[in-house]
Amino acid sequence: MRNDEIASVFDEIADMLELGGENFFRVRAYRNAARAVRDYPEQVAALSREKLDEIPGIGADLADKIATLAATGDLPLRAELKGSFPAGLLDLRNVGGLGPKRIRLLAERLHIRNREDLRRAAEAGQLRTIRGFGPKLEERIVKSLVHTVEEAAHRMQYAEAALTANDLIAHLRGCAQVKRVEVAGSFRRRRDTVGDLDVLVAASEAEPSIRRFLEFPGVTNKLGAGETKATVVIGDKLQVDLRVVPRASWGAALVYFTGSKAHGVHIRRIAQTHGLLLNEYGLFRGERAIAGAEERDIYEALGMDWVPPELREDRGEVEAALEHRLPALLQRSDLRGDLHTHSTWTDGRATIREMARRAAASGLEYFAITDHSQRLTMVHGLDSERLREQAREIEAVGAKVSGIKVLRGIEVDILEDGTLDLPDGVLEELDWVVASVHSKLEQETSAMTRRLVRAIRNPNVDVIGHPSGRLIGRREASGFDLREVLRAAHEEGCALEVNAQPDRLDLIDTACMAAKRAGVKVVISSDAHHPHDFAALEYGVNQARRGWIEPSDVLNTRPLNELRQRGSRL
DNA sequence: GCCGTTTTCGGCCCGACTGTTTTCAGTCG
Repeated sequence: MRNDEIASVFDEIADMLELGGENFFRVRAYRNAARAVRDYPEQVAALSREKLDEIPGIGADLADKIATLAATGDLPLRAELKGSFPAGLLDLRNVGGLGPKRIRLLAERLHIRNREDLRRAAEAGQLRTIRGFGPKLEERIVKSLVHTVEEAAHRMQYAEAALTANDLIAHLRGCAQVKRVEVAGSFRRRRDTVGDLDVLVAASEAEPSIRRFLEFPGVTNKLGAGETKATVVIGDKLQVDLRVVPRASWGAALVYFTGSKAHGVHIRRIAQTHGLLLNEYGLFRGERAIAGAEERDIYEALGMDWVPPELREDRGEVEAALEHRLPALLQRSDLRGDLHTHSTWTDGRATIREMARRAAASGLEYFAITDHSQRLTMVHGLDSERLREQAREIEAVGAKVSGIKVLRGIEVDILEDGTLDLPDGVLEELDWVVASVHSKLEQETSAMTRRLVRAIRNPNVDVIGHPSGRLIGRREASGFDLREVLRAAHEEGCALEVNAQPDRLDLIDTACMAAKRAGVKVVISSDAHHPHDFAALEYGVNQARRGWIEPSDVLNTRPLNELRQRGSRL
């Protein structure tokens, strides 16, 4: 069983326990465990008992349950809970305004078992007969029932959200009372997708900033506005929350609203051990604020180094910050080259020359043209002959465009059995070989693992492109045994790509962590199909930073002569 | 159900807002 499957079981149990009115802390233990398993860089099903014990949040009982899940694929507890109430009841958690307590009331008093029952009862005005339910809540529930299905599922890609975020920041800066603005939340942590935007403003007066916020041209729906906060919808689906805080609370509020929730919980617990209280207004000893205006002061007062937002997922960064051993994370400016790009020779939309010019203008020292191989007939993939023709053009461009070295590369298809789409003799002539899976992505885990490992074992392969093949919101990652792939990659000195396209971001953050731990290098690549795609490198850097990647973990931070020294054909 | 520099019991992060109540429970982030 994969980590995400085990995590889902724990989450499901947490939901059901909660609905059953179980001790809140027991519920929370399951949720914590779900998160710990989901984030864990190796498959927990394969871990020994000792290793399982080392995972924070997994104790003796949950270690047992993981073992049972690994062995049988299910848990007696889950089956038992499932039998104890109607299936449709759990789904009501997704209805706004309804939590476990209210759902239980609805089930007990009105015998509501699913959305349909709820809708009927709400429309008949029955809900308000329950003490604690009133007309407003009833109305909210009816409204939410119509919308929740799409709403709950949809997260927006980071790059898309960034467009709105930047416009909004600029707009808010146009208000004289606004001293500082930042988009906090998962956006600031640079997650691959964001559910909503949490905008934080420090202002001398709240009212004008809120008014300014409500006047943002993209606002399509105003969901609420109070004295210090407001919520709107921008465009057709992006919810944006604004919080206005006094300047003296800026740092505390930024920590608080940047999250993650788990990170916040962890550092508030640390504050507690020092006899301090940490909330969004500051860090307090009794009544007295000892920090709050800047994030750094708060972390420092807790004996920690300032934690870059990308790391704030409670994946060990709190401990590392306490021990002053946080990584010096990769930055965009560390990248000297881009080793995965396309041109009009296949499905790129610009010539090699146009790509070279933009690469140079993007501050790169070198880049590789890696067009597709023959198998991808629909994009006119290159066979040996056209590849050699292309070499002549690359040479000609290299002579004409200054300030950039153009490398000859290929993105060669990894065929179903793990062999490559071009003969070794042809690949040997190239400077750089990306090998990628583009077909049969739904292979079984074991077959996909063998396929990738075989490609990695080919000495001509420098890097595996977009290893999981996931497309955010459209295609699941293909299953393979990451540990086995990393072991092979380590043995062969083969790198794994962090594809920077905003809908790929593949490897994901936790896989980056695992690669680093396994001693496998990564390559941050734009996979540019157009000159403006070089800008995407930033997104790849974000994802790598979330995976604790430092410049030395990345091949394309190296100058070209050092890259040549690693024994490749460069 | 987890966990321990107050360590094997007794805690477990924090506050705003809403809607509903006359003092607070539930939800939400």
